[in-house]
Amino acid sequence: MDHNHVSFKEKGLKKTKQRNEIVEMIAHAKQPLSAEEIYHKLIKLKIVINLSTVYRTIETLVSKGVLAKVNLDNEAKNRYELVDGDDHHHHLICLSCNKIVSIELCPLDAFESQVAKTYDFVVKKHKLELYGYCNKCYPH
Amino acid sequence: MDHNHVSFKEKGLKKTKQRNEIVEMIAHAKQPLSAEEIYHKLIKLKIVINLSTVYRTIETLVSKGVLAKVNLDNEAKNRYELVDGDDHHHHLICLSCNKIVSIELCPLDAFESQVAKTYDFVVKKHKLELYGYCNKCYPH
DNA sequence: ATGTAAATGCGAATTATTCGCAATTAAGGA
DNA sequence: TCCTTAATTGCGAATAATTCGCATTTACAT
Repeated sequence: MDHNHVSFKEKGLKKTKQRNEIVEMIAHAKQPLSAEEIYHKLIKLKIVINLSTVYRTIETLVSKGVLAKVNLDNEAKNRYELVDGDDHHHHLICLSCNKIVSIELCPLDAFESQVAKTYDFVVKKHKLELYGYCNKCYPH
Repeated sequence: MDHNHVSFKEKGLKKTKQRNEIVEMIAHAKQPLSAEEIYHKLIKLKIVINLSTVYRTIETLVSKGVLAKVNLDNEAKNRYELVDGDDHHHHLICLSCNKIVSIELCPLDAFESQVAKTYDFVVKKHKLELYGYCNKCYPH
């Protein structure tokens, strides 16, 4: 599966080697990646890039809705993943091996309306993470 | 309302002025506070304390289950709030004024069982945040 | 082909947090 | 109460993650 269908032009962005590589890297990852991880994986692939560029590119792509930030409780750095159209998903995080698994299930539609009414608050998005133990790590 | 009922002794911790002040500060705050905020508010109250001590105390109290870390999407620093027994709650975060409101509602009990079964994952805790606009800021 | 704004590289700066170590202090027992 | 000692604190330096300033390079519209 190729992800060059992310149209930089439509977003008002120039198409550059670095942006392409970063998007490809994130698109093919099994888990959300941190800036450092992206940088090191690219360097290992002999792709010339600068860490600042990785950070700046990520920032740009998040602001354009191409990437989403994933900030987990158990580590300081941010991770990033590809946004899939209007879809959204959540994560299971294993407290032992730190594996991150995406889940499509989401029980929050009705809840958002309830909150909107109860708290007079317009909900735009939500973040849900479940922490616990994957089958390889439990019991631990 | 006083919060000296947090028993340091039961947790195997010495009762110190600094710990008391930090817990009191967090207990009386309307919102989760960051380490810097706690530090500056204490300094303003003429309470002698060191920023490292604030960080260390927070860390200790989180590990003892007295405090909970709150890490929001829209800022880099961590915030902390008092844990209320076995209760848990979630947050509404206004994307305009950054106000943080706690909500008691939680729709995730059934969902956790469903996830546990579907993904063979033992859920220990979850984090849910709703981002949007409070009544003062909407529409914006 | 060329001009120009956008993007990149690079190193320094910033922000949030942690660490090492010496000085201080809480708390239990003599 | 005084002593002992381990826990706690203060302080400055170190680290980790991220951002910034500025000079150079590059994509792309004309």
